Amino acid sequence: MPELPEVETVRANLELECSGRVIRSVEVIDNGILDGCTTKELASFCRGRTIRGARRHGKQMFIELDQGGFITLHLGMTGDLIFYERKGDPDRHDRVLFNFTDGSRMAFRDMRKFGAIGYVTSIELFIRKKKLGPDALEIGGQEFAFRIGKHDSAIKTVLLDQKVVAGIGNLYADEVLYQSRIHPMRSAMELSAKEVETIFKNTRKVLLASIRVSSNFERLPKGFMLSVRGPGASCPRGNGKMASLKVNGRTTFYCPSCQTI
DNA sequence: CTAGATGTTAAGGT
DNA sequence: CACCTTAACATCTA
Repeated sequence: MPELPEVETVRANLELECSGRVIRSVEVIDNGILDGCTTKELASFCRGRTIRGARRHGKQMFIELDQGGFITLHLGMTGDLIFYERKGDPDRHDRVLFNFTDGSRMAFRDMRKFGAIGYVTSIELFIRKKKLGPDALEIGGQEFAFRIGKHDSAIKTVLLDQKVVAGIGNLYADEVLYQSRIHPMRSAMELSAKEVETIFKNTRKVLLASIRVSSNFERLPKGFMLSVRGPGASCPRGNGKMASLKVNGRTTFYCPSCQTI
């Protein structure tokens, strides 16, 4: 589920479904995903409070409650929010349930349990504590170039570093570099100003395009590689077979013909 | 049975 | 200090 566009879709949906609902109780089925608080603390923080909306910073989500305060939510690799109009048996992978006073509820579902839920009183404090960089869609071109250019490692590694820019994950890093025709192993520091600007523009283009289609890769514009990304894929520009390698320990797909060193 | 999967973080080495 | 690789987390699927 989770890179910036997916989180944005979950956020928007949460806002639609839950704004105005009042939390009656919180059930923590698996406390392994709690981040910095106990079940009791989370439950008493949430009890009786109304959901006002939801915000996002990179892949991190914040559910805004009335009277200040936020539930923090990270989807990890497989996290998602599920809405139940009526109570029923939770799914096997539902880890936390938020029960609302009107009888509906929301589940945090996370098969692999890499997600995290907690609460804070200040988003800024949370971001500082986690050392997250600016959100990939909020940051400006100047700041982007400044931050990227400080690192002497592979451009893909730098794009994936949430402390540099927050929100780009493995799949979108590949797409951004493919759109930019830049090899993932190029040194970030040695890229020209023009190349960095291209990456900046394509970061926006790719993330916004994916948000527009709710991360349904099949519906992405022609020329995107995400819908075919995988072993044996062909370059959407018709330049032959895509190749793969490991960067930063992550599988990386690129077109050796479009993206030269 | 094995390898790998959209994320984050710690640990050890250069 | 900056960077790299590896492992770990937990679970499912190809």
